[in-house]
Amino acid sequence: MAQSSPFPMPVFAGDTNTPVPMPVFAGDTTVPAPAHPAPALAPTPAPSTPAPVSSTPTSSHEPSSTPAPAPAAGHGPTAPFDARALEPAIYAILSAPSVDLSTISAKRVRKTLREKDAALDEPVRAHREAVDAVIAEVYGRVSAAAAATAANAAVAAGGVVEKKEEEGSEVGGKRKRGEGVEGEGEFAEEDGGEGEDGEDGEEDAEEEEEEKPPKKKSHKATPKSKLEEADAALARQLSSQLNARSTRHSSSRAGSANGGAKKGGGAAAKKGGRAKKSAATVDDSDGDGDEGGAGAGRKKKRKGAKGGGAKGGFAKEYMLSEPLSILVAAPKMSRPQVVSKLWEYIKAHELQNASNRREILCDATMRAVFACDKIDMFTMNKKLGQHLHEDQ
DNA sequence: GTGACTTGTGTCGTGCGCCT
DNA sequence: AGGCGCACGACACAAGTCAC
Repeated sequence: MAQSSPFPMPVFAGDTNTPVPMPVFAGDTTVPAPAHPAPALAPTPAPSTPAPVSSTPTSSHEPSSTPAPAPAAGHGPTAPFDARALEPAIYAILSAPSVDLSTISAKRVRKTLREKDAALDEPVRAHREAVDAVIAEVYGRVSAAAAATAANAAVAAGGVVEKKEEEGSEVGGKRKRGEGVEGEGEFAEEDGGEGEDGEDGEEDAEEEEEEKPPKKKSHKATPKSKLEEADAALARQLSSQLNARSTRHSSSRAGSANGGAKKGGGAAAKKGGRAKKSAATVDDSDGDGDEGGAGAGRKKKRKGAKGGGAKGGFAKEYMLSEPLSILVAAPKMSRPQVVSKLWEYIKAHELQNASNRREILCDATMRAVFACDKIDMFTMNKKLGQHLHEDQ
């Protein structure tokens, strides 16, 4: 799991004005000083043969820093294709903050290459294997550097991470694994690694755009302490990153190789569940049609699903512990019902503390349940869980 | 009207592998 | 190469109550 930790980016972050030892390509006359802050491990410098870099950026997408390798353009259609010439571009792709080394694939890199420069489309297709080889090589270097950098980053992490925390939580908190995974690199990116030189401006903008829309926080949560939210979000992110990396890898591989169903149910069970969901989704989109706001739509679905009869969430009934069942006079109830009964009991016996009505003074019966003389109403809710057991 | 507190489930988003 | 299916994490929401 060397890749589990991130990119060489942290180097950028603190090192934005470090001269970039990017290879300068012959014929690369217009490309300005390589703006891309090359990480410690710059791509193995210049291919022996001058990189066939197009002197004119092929697209606005093209990061000025990555010497747009355009073999076709540089060498002409007949020139022999030199996959090595793509190294800088590949390096740029692999070391991009938005790239997760643990999940990136050669296929994606090739795709990105072609997207970035249409001129590469043909050569990359035609020389896929050669390109893959170069990708693999570059990947090795990048991931090795990432691993090495990770150590340093971890040390300096304290402050940096905190900063990232803030930014991350601002962006919206969480959602999307992509974001979570990328998160590790984000701070570097935002810190100016790329932002400074303006390269990738368009891409950055796109990323931001992508991040905004999906965000949609619960109205409930908003008012909460933002700090807490941020902390929680970060915690989730971190844990998910860890989980995602480990599970995703093992599962996807196991899935293909062994058909290993991680979730335990087995393929059939999974399929069943999956199909169910798909159907629901389809139904919904078909039925409601509009679906302007995901939130509203979701709510609708929710209700519909619930109406279906399935007892989940709060509607789920639990077996009550003995003392609690005595207290509420029932052996089995849903959580809300228990809460209701509890309050019924509390009021009937006037167990609320007069000076602090949030506090409940336990009588013998309640003491048997909560094991204390007085208890806060919220704590009561917490402890309630200890007395609810799976039905069966 | 809102916050606090609980947990299970449905839905969504994302990415990979397989298949055509 | 592109499309599709699957797996999985994250999120939103559901009921009940009281205090503020």
